[in-house]
Amino acid sequence: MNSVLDRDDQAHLLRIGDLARMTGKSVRAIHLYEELGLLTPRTRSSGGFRLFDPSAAEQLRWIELLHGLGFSLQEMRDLRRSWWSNELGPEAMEHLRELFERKLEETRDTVRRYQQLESELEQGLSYLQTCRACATPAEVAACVHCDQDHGMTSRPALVAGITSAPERARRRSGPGFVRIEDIE
Amino acid sequence: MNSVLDRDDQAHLLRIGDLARMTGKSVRAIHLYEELGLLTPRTRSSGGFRLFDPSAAEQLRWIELLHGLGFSLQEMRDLRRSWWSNELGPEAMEHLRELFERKLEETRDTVRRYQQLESELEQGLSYLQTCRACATPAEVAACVHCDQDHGMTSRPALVAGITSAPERARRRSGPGFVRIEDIE
DNA sequence: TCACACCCTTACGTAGGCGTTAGATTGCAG
DNA sequence: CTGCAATCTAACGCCTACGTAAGGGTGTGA
Repeated sequence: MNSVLDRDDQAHLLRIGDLARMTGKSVRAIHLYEELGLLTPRTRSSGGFRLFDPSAAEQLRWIELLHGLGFSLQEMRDLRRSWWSNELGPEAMEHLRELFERKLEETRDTVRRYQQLESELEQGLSYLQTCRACATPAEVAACVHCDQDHGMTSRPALVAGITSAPERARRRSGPGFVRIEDIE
Repeated sequence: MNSVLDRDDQAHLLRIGDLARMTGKSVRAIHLYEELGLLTPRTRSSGGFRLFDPSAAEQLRWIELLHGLGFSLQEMRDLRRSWWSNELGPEAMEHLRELFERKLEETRDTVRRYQQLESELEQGLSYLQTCRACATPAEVAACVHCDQDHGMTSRPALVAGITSAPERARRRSGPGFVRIEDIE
């Protein structure tokens, strides 16, 4: 029952709670975005209430977008700052272009990394799949201690880390030792 | 059964600093992993120095891998715990399988999201590219306030969010520009 | 005019993953 | 034996993106 401030031009402005409900953000979050300069209320009511114009919702969605894509609020602020800072013309854009290009490379890297992890996971699953088919040897008592290689050359990295023994239950590691001097 | 150390064995064990250098982790990080039960030194020197066997490096790489997958250290610990806790056989594995499958989906999602970012960035760059070709209108003073659409239907989302005005420098609805004096 | 939801500012809390002293040993080369 | 780097434990610091009061005004339908 608020937000109907039909006084002259304030009619179409939103209070922070309205904005919050519209965007699914919390009031606190919006405050924070403002502190960081990502969003500014168009004005305040005489009593000090923030009044936003509706485009603020789009701005919030932009923030959400970038946040979902791994930008920090700081980065967003820097982005905007660099754009608005100096009254440079084409240079501001050049700056932005460079930033975008860096981010693009980073992003491509990230994609590659995640694709690799995808494949790690697939290998892990495929390994565990072979375990399923394994006739559980009662003598060994549990898959957990299974020594079979199930036809795979070795345990995939993901599985190996989990099954590497904790505490002092470590199994004697296979061949060879390494000297400290040999490593570097 | 296994595991009683003779003196010679200690020659092949690593001190924490060696391990750190090998893996690029900090000493502090390794301490932390130990606190969380993700890694255990095989033994200690008589003076209390941690002595790891070289496979610890693999374990550290595993941690790194999962970290990159978005696992928290807690989750890793839980993973290992659930694996070693009950001597359940196939069930432990089933559990793990499910976990991997969930993570796999998540990862594919992540890949998609980043690919979307990639394309957003490309669009942004392409938009800014058109700016480059723009004969800078001297009257407007700066690209920053440029109103041209440069042949694109609209500003890409990334650019739009950045260029939406900060502070009280917002543009009025409709066409028109902002004076530099109005900014700041 | 009152009730009552909203909103204001200020400021401390949280969780994850370490960084960073700090003061006290330990290990090893010389 | 000395010296110096490496380690030890313990504990506080930091950053992010808010959550969550606390204490006190604001807006407005009844």
